[in-house]
Order: sequence, then structure tokens, then C-alpha cells
Amino acid sequence: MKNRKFRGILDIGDYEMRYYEYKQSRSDIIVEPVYHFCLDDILRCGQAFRWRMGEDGIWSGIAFGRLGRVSQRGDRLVFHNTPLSDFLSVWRRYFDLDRDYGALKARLCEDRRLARAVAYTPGMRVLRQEPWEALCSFILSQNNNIKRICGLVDRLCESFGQPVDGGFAFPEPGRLAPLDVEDLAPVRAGFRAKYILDAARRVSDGRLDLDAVSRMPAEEARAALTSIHGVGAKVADCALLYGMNRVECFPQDVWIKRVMAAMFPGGLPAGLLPEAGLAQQYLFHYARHNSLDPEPAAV
DNA sequence: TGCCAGGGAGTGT
DNA sequence: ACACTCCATGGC
Repeated sequence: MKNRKFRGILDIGDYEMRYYEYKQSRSDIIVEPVYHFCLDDILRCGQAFRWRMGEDGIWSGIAFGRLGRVSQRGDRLVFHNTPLSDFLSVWRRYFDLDRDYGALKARLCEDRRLARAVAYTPGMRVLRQEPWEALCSFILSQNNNIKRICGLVDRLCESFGQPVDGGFAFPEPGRLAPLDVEDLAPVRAGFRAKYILDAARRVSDGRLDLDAVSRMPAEEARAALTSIHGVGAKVADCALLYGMNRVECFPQDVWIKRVMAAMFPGGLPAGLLPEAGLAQQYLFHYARHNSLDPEPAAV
């Protein structure tokens, strides 16, 4: 059968009509071409904490209980040793391959300031992670740097996650709910341990239904999440944006506050608010790696 | 309203 | 060596 090559959705970038395609090659899935996609930026920028770059140049990580091994060369993305069913049911969605980033970037770049941020990391994307993992990870992220967050998440998964091929899945709420703060000592999460437990208990006993939250109006969803002890507006917005694909949610951390004060004293352009979370991803990375002089040198 | 703990690693001086 | 910071929050 000749059904080994499929056409992906329409992708408009650089004012050209383009498609991405995927095909099986031995045990790999090759996605080519992918535009507006930089695997290193996406996996290093601090939105996901379970990906590691191997000696072989291949990124490895676990999401939805599956081991992912991914590499990129130019416009070619390779999912190594990956069944087609995993690509279709997990990775295609996880890496948001079906979002038209070309059109998104065109909208963002109508604003001169955002154009500068987008140009800095043109391949940035917002991943579509699991709701519970995102919530939990961003609770752990409080007042921490990315390296340490990765360590905390690693130890949480190794200690309590289900063993899967290649490592450990992220522990389910029901696995964490009956634990005490002392049980979480190996994670070395400090004051965050009690926050994780409150979240796990609320989710596992049904007081908080993340699936329902993901469909609520933003304000209601935020209120539901902040009912968790230790979850404020910032973490709630992270869970919504990274774990529930609510791209209108705009997590404001210290860097975003800085870049907003320096570049957007009047707020984001109103027309971009429905996609503020995606804009945030470019701005966050830009803010962290550039000085934020009010009037940068003309380009 | 402002301020600070809490754990621990990274980064700058 | 030592200070400061880190994708914050709750409690005072």
C-alpha cells in the first residue's frame, strides 16, 4: 500500500503556501518540511522540564507516558524509533504541528515591538502538555530556575511515576494524594511539597476537574485553579496555557513584567489578546536574552 | 499595603 | 567567600 506518506494541514509562512508532510522511514517518523519550528528553543525555554539533549544530539523526553526521541536538522524533524500511531496520537499534537504559526507570526509582527521578539526566536512554539503535569510542574517552578525545576520534576517522576519504556511517567494525582509532606522529602521541593499535595488531593477526589477547567471561561478557570493552596495567578495561567492550550492566558512572571514595562507600557495590542499567551512565549525568551532599553538601537 | 520565609543551585562580584 | 537571583505564594 502507498499510504505511507500523508499530507499535513496547510501551513502558510513567509507569504507562501506550504505543507508539512510526514512519512515512515524504517522505525522513524520524518516530518518535513516544518517551518516556524526550532526544537532547541522550544525544549530549552522553560515551558517543559522533562527533555534532555543526549550525546547523540537527540532530545529525549516522556510525555503522555511515551518516550519521545526527537531531532531536527533544518526543516526536517525526526521522531526516532517512533510508531506512526504515537506520532499521530501524541507528538503531532504535543508539538502543536497543526497550528498555523506562519499566520500567527504575521499577526504578531504587525506590531513592531513584537516583530523584534518574534525575529529573535522565530521557531518558538507553545507545547500542548498534559494538564496535570503542567499544573504540577509550574507549582514546582515557583521561585526556581529551570535547572532546579528539571531536577525536582525528575525526582518526582523517579520516586512516584509509573515505570514506562525509557523512564517514568509523570505521577498521577491519585498516586500523590495519599502521601504526606515527609513522603515527598526525596523530591526536595521544600515549601512547594504541600502545594503539590493539595493539588493532587483536589484533582483526585474530584473537587477540581481539570478537564472541566480546560473548557471554562478564562476567569472561571483561573479561579478554579487558584483554589489550590499555593497556586496564584501566575501558576494558574501557566497551567492553562501550557497544559490546556488556552492561548489567551498570559502568565506574568518577573521577566514578562520587565518586558511589558519596558516595551508595552500600555499593554499588548488589543487585537492580539486572544493569542496573548503565544505572544508571551516570544517575549519571555526575548526578555531573558536581551537588554530591555526603552529605545533599542535602530536595526 | 509591604515584607518575608522556604530549599537549593546558578551566576556574578 | 559571599550576595543575589530564580517563570510566586501565603501569611502576617
